[in-house]
Amino acid sequence: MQRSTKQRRAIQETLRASGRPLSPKEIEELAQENGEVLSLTTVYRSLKILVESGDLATVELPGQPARYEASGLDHHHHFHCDDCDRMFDVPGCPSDVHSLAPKGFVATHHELILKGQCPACA
Amino acid sequence: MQRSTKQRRAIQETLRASGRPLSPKEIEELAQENGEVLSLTTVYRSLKILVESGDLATVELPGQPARYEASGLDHHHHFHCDDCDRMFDVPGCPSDVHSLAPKGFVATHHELILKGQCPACA
DNA sequence: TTGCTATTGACAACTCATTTCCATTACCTG
DNA sequence: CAGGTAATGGAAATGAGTTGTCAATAGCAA
Repeated sequence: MQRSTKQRRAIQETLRASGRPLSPKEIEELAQENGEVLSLTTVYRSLKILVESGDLATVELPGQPARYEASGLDHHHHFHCDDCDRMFDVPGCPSDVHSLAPKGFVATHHELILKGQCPACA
Repeated sequence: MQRSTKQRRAIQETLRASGRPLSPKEIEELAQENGEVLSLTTVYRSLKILVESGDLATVELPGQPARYEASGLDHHHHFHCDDCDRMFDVPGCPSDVHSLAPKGFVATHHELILKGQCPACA
């Protein structure tokens, strides 16, 4: 059976507090800045369990390590800051996306990533 | 100075003939099926040179190796087939994309990837 | 054709994210 | 509190993509 450990609580709290998708390394660093004791190994192990149990969702970005965020959010997209490399949530979705698919293609889902500068870097 | 070799011509011709973004491995396999002698090492080396010289553009997909296509095409997006794992070009672009960026964010570009089944797999 | 040198190919080596190992630690139930 | 065992941490291993090495090959200018 699953136990509630300091480390696992730190991971979930770090994600909750940041309000944006975090990579394993970001989670480790943010938690440690917060005084938590936590190894990268543990972050990976816990993320895997939390994704499998449906608590977290994976957010992928080309050429980058995966990020993680709470699952069950409304359909949304992501913003990647080219300067600080952080990722943010973007609510909403262009209405006519799937109609772009050429004849013969069946679009069932999609990914949209905006890029540029976040408020802190702009 | 740069030389025109059988291998380099085969790579460009393979890309041109396929009409869709190809990964290094796809290029190697398609060229070899076509009777060309070509190693994966050479594909990587040539792609690097062709991208640096501006002849090719890189197309990235989360969790996947990069694909390459001719540069200088009109602004467009991509379709990834979940079944055969191939990538295709999608002309057009939702008009209001950058307006999705929350206040304070400066969106300078974006990536849109449709997913589902290609005509051959649907 | 000859000679110079860019290019190739096979394989080793590297990178980087992620996973495994295993001895130690710390939840938690009784 | 004590015992059983899930969880942790650090190092080593993995795996996939990509790059480096170097001897052999092949464009290309003379």
